[in-house]
Amino acid sequence: MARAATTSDAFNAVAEPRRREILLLLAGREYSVNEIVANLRVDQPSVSKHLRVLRDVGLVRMRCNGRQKLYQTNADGIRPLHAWTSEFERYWRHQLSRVKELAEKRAADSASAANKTVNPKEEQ
Amino acid sequence: MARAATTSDAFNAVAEPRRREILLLLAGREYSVNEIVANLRVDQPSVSKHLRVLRDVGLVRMRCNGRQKLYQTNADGIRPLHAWTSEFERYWRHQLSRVKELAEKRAADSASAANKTVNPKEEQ
DNA sequence: TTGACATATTCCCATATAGGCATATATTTG
DNA sequence: CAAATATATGCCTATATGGGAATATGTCAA
Repeated sequence: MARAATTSDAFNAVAEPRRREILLLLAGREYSVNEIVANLRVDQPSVSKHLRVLRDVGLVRMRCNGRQKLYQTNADGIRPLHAWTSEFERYWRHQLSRVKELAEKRAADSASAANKTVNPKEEQ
Repeated sequence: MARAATTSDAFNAVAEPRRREILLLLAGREYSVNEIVANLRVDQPSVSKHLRVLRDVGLVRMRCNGRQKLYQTNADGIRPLHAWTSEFERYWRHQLSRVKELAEKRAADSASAANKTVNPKEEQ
């Protein structure tokens, strides 16, 4: 099987950096396609294609206004990602302290080892 | 150009649902590869490959213990995703109220239109 | 109608998957 | 050493991508 489609969910859609830029830009207010093009300096077809993906997964809303179409981020579509990442919120405190601990330990080790031998490069 | 590699950053790595499962599982404590296999019911080579991706982007730490290798989520690697999604936090309140507003408006419209004509299927 | 403007789609291509399967590489134990 | 255990990697294929260029579709204005 190949990789899941970018349109399969918000996680996949958001993996593309330009789409993240677009979403940030469109978070505050509506933008026409050409305004997006001007702001992000990407060619118009590219923007349209990214918008298509974002629309398919419900991350942007679209509204017609004469010959232009106005897009805006649907922030609600980001909530699942936020919720998922929040699951780890309580862990990074612990890990940070563990990392600090480890750094201190390493510093101590290398200090005491300095007059004995050189530290081998560590795997991970 | 093709899609960015899954190993290019945390966003791409996390786009794969099974990798998200793995990260959640490994968040609390260390697991050996076979324990992951048993818990997630995925074949071992698949798990190893996912772990490889997660290691490459720094989302898991690995430690050797005899013939097994113990993996644990590095929650700190999730923070960029959390930070990015948080940018939209203040918007989804507004949008929610707007959606509610719209739903109410639609309800009212269809109520008044009920004895006139049928609502056409709406684009988006 | 014709032309100008705004946006979307199509075609082509290099690239990277994820899954299934076989196999290689440790590491421990007898 | 050999056998067993634990994990990683290699190979194959169907599938989807993002960028670039060209072009189609849609809408307004004269």
